[in-house]
Amino acid sequence: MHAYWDEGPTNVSLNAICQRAGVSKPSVYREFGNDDGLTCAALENYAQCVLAQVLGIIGGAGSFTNKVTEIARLAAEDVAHERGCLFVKMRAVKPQLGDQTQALIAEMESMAINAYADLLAQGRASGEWTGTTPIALGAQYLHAQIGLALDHRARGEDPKAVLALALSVLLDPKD
Amino acid sequence: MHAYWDEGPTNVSLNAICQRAGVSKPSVYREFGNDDGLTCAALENYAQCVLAQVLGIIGGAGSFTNKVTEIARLAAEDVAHERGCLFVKMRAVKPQLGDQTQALIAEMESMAINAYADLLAQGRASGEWTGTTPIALGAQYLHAQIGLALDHRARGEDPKAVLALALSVLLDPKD
DNA sequence: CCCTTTACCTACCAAGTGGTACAAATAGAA
DNA sequence: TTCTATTTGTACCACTTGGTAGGTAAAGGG
Repeated sequence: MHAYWDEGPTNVSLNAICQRAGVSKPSVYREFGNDDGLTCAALENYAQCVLAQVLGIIGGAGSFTNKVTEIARLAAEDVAHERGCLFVKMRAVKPQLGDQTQALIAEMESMAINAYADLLAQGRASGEWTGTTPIALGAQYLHAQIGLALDHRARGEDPKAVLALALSVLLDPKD
Repeated sequence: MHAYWDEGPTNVSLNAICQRAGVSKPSVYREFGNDDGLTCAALENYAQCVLAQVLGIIGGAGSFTNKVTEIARLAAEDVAHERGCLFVKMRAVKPQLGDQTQALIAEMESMAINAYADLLAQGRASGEWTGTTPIALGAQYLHAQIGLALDHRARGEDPKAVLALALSVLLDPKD
């Protein structure tokens, strides 16, 4: 996972991973089947380690605005995403990856969109979110902007100001 | 250029390009020096073919709102970017590319940011743009959102609604 | 103690990578 | 026509890729 995360999913060879992990190549094949299985397992592990945080925030306690702010902080400032987000990086090179991994990416994507839709639905139900944007579009928008921020961080930029501006369209409705 | 554009900059080998172009490998090396030189030349050609359009819109006649809308339309709907933007694709895999190409990407990036800053300065000067966002941030924001839309198109999605929502924060100031 | 089963790794494979030495073809001039 | 200068392509190089065959070590049961 760290190899894929640091170097980028397509910049890491199986040979390099074996060397880095101090494991022989046949061992990797026994455990994961092939290249695709290993990548898939790394992404699954990432999901459990990191993406679960986002779902935790959405499902947990706190006001709508706090939740959105907290997710934005996580993406734009938290040290865990200093080198970007493995999911975003994998999605960026999706066509180059194996079938299993592509399917997992698609699944994670719809999970994320659903989570964001939940968040917006919560906000609208509680009256905290007074925006008139359709929930489906808002969820797509949130997902895109968070991904954009993570992309910027992976490139070494600071996405804070741009993300804040992007989210203001949801948080500070003009009408 | 088309090979890089269609397949993705890192999915194309020199051998494949030679075959596609009906040219021998030594000819390519004689003309472009190496891999890096070829990639660089392709990106330069792309800039002249396609990115010049954006500069043309900004430098040309028309109202501020029209220019922004036209650029958004170019990115989100124009058939020229049906498979995304070669510049955006190259930037996404920048660390994998050669030194020349990386330098060219950086140069093009700052040119784009400057162009967007010009556009915003025009709008503010003419009174058409009443937003209070600092011009530097606004330019960064525009660049990011246009890039995001092109990324979405490369993935086969329709970025129109998200882009419109993102740009509304610039075009429809709430105060 | 031996024997079987399981886990493991060295050493290899074919295919493809960027890159080049050198011969063959071509063009131009006499 | 013949000789030269230039262009172009065949055939190779070393290296890396994902993937595997087959031998080796270790563990468990009788």
